[in-house]
Amino acid sequence: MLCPFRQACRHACGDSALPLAPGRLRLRAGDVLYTQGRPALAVYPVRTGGLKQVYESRLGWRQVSGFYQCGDVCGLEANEPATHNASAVALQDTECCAIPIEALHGSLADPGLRTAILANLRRQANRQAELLVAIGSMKASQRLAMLLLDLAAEQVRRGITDGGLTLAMTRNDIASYLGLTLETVSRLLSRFRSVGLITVRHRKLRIVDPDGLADVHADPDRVALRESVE
Amino acid sequence: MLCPFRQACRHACGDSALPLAPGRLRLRAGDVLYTQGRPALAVYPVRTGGLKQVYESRLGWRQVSGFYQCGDVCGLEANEPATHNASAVALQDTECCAIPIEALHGSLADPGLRTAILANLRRQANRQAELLVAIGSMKASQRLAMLLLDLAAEQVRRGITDGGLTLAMTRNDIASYLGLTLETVSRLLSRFRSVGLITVRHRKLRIVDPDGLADVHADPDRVALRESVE
DNA sequence: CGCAGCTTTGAGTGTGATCAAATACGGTGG
DNA sequence: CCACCGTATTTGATCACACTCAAAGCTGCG
Repeated sequence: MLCPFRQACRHACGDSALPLAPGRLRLRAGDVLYTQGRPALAVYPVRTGGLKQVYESRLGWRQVSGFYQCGDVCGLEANEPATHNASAVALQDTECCAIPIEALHGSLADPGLRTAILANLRRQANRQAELLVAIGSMKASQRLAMLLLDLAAEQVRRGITDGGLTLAMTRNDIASYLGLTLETVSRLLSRFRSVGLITVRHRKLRIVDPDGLADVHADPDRVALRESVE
Repeated sequence: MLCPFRQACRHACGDSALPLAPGRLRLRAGDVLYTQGRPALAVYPVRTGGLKQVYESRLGWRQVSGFYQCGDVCGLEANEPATHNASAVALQDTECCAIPIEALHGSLADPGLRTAILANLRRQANRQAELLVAIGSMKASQRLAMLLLDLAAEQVRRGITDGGLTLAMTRNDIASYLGLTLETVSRLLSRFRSVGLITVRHRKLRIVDPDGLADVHADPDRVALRESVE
């Protein structure tokens, strides 16, 4: 059995983001911000765009383990001795800052920055744990509903509340993240649409019925119920 | 659909381990060392026995997210503001130390202790990531083989190399940890035994063919192959 | 315009969940 | 010491969910 995450990572000329350039970094879709196993030299707050975190296991199985958007800080997953234990790959045109870790140690004195960093760390840890439970014991429809609600909550956190969002990632990325196949994700999105929970067209998605999605997240049979009602 | 992890946690008179007793703590099977959501007051290196880490998601789904044995440090999963984001429950009679976090900050000056703590952190983070990939995209037999190899490696790390190990956790705990059902775990153990990879009797387990297990970890079809060969 | 990658949809299959029952074990009290 | 009970484990039969294989459509880019 091959690794189900089939998408090859396009490494842009080594690590395209030369790590120590001060200030902003500009990435294009597919560019690698940093690579698992390499020394961690900086952390990267995201200004615009989006990235995926990709973990590669000892046996070479790759899986998307997180998504980064504006306001998230990439590179915090590194552990001592300072080595990244996941890679970050841009999903679209992306800009981020680079804060060298020496500078980071100083910045942590600033209470505002510190709480921001810690909040990021906690959010990522919680998401990781929730993801584990989701993949470990929830049905496919529940997992997808969870992701959509998470993405929507992110939007709200940064002030956009109209329920419309643009998926930066492919179906394959979503599938890998949720421990599913891309076909299943595609089918479920269609099903959610057909029962009136969302509208989707390619990467444009709108959550029509957040409460309904929350119901599905809590109990996957709700989708079937809605189907018969509709 | 109910939470598939059906086992109730027996809370021993609140948090039975009064957190600030200096030195050793003594727990019996089922006792709760600390509870998710409560303030993190200390970290707990394990001296003898074993514990499980249990995470409860926002919707109340419980899942075993790790196992602690002698040499592991419980409580490091806490994040600022200092709150445990998982619970720890003893699997058997267990002794551990309690290092209050104020004392911890001092101890980190000691290079030996610091590297020990950091090594623990890294090991736990890696295991978490490997587990995510395993649950997300590996077959049941691969996941179980992975766990058995991990447990065996732990034994080796502490000097016992005869391949015999005692499972402190129930089949249900294993199943929850691997994102399976207890029936599947039981069946797989029987299958592994019938093809000569291991011997099992209740909690006593011996790895007969480590290379064979590694093969199964890499490719689940190997079990079937061995079946026909045998 | 043509190609490559992403997405959708369909049909069939298999793994692991579910439901169910029998057995073995460990602790407790008579 | 033995009988008993609750819990853990094993094993069987059946079924559904999600995977696999396959083909066609859509999109964007060169």
